[in-house]
Amino acid sequence: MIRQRVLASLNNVFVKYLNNKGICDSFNFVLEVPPKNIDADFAINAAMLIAKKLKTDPKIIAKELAEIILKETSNIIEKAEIAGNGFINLRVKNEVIHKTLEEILIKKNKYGSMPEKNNGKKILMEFVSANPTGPLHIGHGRGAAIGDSLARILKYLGYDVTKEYYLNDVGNQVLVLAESTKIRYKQMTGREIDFPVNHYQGEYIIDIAKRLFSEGRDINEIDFKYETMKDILKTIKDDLKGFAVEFDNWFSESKIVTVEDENGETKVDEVCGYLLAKKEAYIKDEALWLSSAKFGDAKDRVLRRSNGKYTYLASDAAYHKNKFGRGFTKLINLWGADHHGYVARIKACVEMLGFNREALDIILYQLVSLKRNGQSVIMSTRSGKFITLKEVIDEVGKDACRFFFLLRDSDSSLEFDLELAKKHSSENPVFYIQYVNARCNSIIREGENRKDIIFNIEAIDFALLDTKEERNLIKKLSAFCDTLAISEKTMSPHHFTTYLIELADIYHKFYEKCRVLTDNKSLTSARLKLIECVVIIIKNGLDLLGVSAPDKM
RNA sequence: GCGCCCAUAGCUUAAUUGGAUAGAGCAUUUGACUACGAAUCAAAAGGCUAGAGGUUCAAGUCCUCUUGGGCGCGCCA
Repeated sequence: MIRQRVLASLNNVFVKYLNNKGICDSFNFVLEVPPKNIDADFAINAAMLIAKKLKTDPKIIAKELAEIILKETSNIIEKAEIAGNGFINLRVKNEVIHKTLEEILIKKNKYGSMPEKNNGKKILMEFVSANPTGPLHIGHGRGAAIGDSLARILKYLGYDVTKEYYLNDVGNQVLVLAESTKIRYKQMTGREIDFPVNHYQGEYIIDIAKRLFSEGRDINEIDFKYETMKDILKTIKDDLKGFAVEFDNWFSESKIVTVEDENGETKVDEVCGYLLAKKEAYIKDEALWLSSAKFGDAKDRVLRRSNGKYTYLASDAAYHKNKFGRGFTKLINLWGADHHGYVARIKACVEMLGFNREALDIILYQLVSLKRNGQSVIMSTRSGKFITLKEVIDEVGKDACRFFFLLRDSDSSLEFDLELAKKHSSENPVFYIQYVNARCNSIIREGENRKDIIFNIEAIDFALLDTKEERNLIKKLSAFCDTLAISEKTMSPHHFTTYLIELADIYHKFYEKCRVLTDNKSLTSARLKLIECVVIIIKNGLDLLGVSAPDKM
């Protein structure tokens, strides 16, 4: 938490300085990492920001600030130098750097977590929510990886996160699905029936029909909808489990659409009635329209068709009302970018139902395209031509697969080249990181054979860790907290993949330069503690990504 | 036609959300295993951040336009 500590102390200094100048504005000072050739830990841009406000020369401000910083924060900062352009380069005292190690050793797998900061604020994270009409494909895999990792990060930061899968188990698609199984079943009994092109062509439908056929029940007694959904749901749950993703809650759309209360009303009836009564919806051409255009949508939308049937939007409105009704103060929806046109209307719904639209956060991730033998594969559930998540996991492994999905910012589209993923499986960055963990543990095992090692943290002389490599490594360990902060701010877990790769890189540099097990008892003990910290941070980081960290490889 | 997203080294990409000389990995070239794991390290080479304007002390990042790509525009879900 080096950065946080420095920033907090500097803030006090700057506020005091500004008050003396008669300014009460607050500034967002940025602690930058200086360029490589400058021997400093941080660079701060305060002088430029203040100079702009005062309309004076930043160098004069910088000079004054540097003097005050040295005087007021001498317990933390030992050097404050002015760069030509107005940056102030800061060097942090070694004691502050070394303090990080004690914090990590004490807090272990809770290092950087701040339960008091967010105080159990209730978040509902809805993701994957793939239609239960077939197995998950790799696009769902990306959503699953991002959603699950983000949930882990937010939990780490003290939020009370519930992971939910919204199950679209009503509507025409489910009927077609049941019909698909039934036709396959009939074909199995030897009847000559053509399989309709608009039905689900996938192999998995045949498997379900096979199972039903082998049970030898009468065709009229079989509930094809129930049986098909049961098998597909099991497949989905198993696939997710193999991907280290487990949901807290599976929310069925039928609860909203078909379950009636004592007055014979469903939740959708209720919500639409409410909107109509509040004049947020109106009847036109016998259909019920939502006045969503007034709330940021491109146009008004139909909630109930003239044939009396509700649209998907109506049930989704009811679903979101239900979410808020369960006490969640923040809703996060993770959608594939092909649903982006839907964002404005659901936000409008939320606002019209009397909730804060900012409380609904919709994260879009760009689609995954697939390449096989240099050619793009077009995916469609109904045609049955898609690469399933399970296939990819079986090919490249769970850890590499999750890491791969999390390498990129969700705003960028991801091309998944199967050959490349397979070919590079042994060179994948995830192995590079796991290797650090294995190496460290190997040294720790070796160290356990020695009788002279100091274990008590208070008795360790961390000041002995004074090489450039050690200092850089400790600073990087501390940056775990910065990575948490930026991940929370941007609602994106991909910063951790980058962070861990950089950490592994810095560790290897340390490893080459500094031997851990030496004749020097004090130094050996201190360095053993240092790599113990590396193990803790690597494990914490990989755990947030849902990637395992084996002690031996 | 309208809307959303993207464009960074040969390839895959990062950049603490507006900060200093844009970082990595793969591939290429060169060097390093008789001490803790060579799945590693050291070094070289590779960039007008698609293009043109603008805002700013400061732009890969913000604004406008252009080009190229992905996606979406139903009383479907």
